[in-house]
Amino acid sequence: MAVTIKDVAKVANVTPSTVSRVISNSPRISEKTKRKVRQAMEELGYLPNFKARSLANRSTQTIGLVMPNSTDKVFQNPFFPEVIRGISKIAHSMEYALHISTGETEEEIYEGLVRMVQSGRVDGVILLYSRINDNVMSFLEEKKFPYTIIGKPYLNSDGISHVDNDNFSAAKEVTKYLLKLGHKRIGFVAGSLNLMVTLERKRGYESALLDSDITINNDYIVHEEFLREGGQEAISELLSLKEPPTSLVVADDLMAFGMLNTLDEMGLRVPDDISIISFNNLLLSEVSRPPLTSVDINIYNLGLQSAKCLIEKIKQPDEPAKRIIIPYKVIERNSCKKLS
Amino acid sequence: MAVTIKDVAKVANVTPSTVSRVISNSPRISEKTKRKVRQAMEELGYLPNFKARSLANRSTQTIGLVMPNSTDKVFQNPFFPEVIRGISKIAHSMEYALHISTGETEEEIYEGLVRMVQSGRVDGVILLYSRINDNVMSFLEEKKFPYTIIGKPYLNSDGISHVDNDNFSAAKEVTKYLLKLGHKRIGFVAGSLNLMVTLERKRGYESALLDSDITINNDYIVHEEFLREGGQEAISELLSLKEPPTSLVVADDLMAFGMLNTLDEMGLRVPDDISIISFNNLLLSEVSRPPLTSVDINIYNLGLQSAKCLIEKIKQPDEPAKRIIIPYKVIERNSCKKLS
DNA sequence: TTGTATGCGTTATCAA
DNA sequence: TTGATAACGCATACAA
Repeated sequence: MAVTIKDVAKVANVTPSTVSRVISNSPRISEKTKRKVRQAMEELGYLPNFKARSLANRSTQTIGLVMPNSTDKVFQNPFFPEVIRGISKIAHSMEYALHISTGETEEEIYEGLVRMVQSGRVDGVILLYSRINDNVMSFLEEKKFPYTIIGKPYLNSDGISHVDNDNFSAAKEVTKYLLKLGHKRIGFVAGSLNLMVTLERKRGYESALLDSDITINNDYIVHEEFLREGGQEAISELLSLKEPPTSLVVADDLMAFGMLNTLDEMGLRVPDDISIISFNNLLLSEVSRPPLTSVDINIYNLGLQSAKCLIEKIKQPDEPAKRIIIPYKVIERNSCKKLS
Repeated sequence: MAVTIKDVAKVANVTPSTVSRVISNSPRISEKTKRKVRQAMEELGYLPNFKARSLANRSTQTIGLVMPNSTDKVFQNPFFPEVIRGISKIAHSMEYALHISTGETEEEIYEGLVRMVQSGRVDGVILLYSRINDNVMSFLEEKKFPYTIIGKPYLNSDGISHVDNDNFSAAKEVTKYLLKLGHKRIGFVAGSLNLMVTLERKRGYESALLDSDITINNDYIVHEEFLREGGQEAISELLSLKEPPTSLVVADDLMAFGMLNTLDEMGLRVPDDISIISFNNLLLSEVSRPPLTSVDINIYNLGLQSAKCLIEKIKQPDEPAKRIIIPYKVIERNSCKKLS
């Protein structure tokens, strides 16, 4: 059996309660006993038992992470390691641990979350995605359980603490960028329409076009998941139009990357035949051919802030919801070209 | 306060102990009371309190995951999401939760692990990497704490439960494959020499050469991390030799992918000017230009088996250590060419 | 088949 | 400034 608070008490010649007070560094204990007790702890290699502690404490010092469907392609996106890196940085410094929950279906994810919350495994939760009609969110909301969301909440975005980029503006900006380069036929390629990111970026794209009095052509908008087979068709279809787009706004580097391949197979060169601009600025966008012009959304910081925000929420549940917008930055590389 | 076992007991008109027995589905409780109790649980939406349960139980039903240095480039490798997907599949089905621990330095990782183990947060641990002289492993070993390792242990590999590929043979096989295509000047590109994977693959590479009476040329072996700036030089150096290699064994798709870019910049075409074969068979290798011939190491299964193995270990600590070798498979694509 | 009593390792309340 | 004692919510040995 591991060493307990009683053992320490015995060695230090005090009662367990005193040891407990030393652990929490209570000010009403003499420096002398503190030293004595600490030495005993050192000597025995004592570490407080987490289970007992959180039982008495009603706090677990752990944060739950809800990931999207693990069989989904987005799961493979380096976005997640990076955002977790940010979260973990803060968590670590605030002595919180990380508890991860995922599943193969939305049902599984939901049940996983419920168990994790109901059984008191975590003090708060970070949703690593935002989608519409998410029952995970409804549950948290109803339970009034502390949580933060990375992305823009579908509803009631003022009442829910979240960390996000201004994806609308970002998409609008890059679309304008293409317009300025002389492109008029601009396509939009993205993933699931259930995700708020997709919706926001699409809105931005459309808004830029409207501002330039260009009518939105639904043939130019593609929503396939197409890193694999399926999507290639959607893309080749897009490019086989009588008037194919001369440039594309792609909602993710990973997708953009898949496109490069598809385009290559079709004999189209980037940026000579077609320009591409994308999002996230993953390592990938740097080492691809050509290097991609991409919007850096500062993923690491997204994670950092979401953790900070959640921990504050846990400690002060009654504070009003916070919205934190992480600035983005367009990184110009060589995937866009002026239309002559 | 949430609903407890007492509430259920009251509603069902039994004592808490009876409820407890129903929870663990004890055979010595009548079907009738079981029904009665279960209905009460249902009614109240009761879920056992995790902290109390694991305190009384001395088990947490959670698995600790130790990741490598989060600032390291390998962290970005899609290997991790995929292996976690496998782990999580089993964990979920066996009612285990996942606890993740990482850090920015080896020191942090070590301390994180110690706390997680000592404070009793987890029942067992999976190391998601294997490197030489790992104090994390020494600690686990000394504590006789249940753990499994993904990769080959540096020492005492018979005494430590692990799940691995036969990386030696795999590397040997692909090197032979290149030899058979007529290549004699074959380079080897890999990451850190602290990682067992790297060492094993290198051994395989060398063994194949020796079998063909080709002397090992250290100029042909590169160990840089070179997805970013630094490494490109190492590569161009390699290719600027008087007698540059005509083909490369690259220890990871991500690296191979970075190479494609570097090579392109140098005006070298794959596979016409130089052949490349790599490992892991990530999505990436499929959508790169050209698609990469790569060794599928079945990452998902690696995760699956490691979790299975650990849970068995947790339940039967005295069983001898297991070694599980996951078969690999060479996936031929278009990055290798016969030397004419 | 069920109930009673006790313990799991802490923290917190109340005394001293 | 410290000690005794009762929670925290559940599991289990022992009784009945």
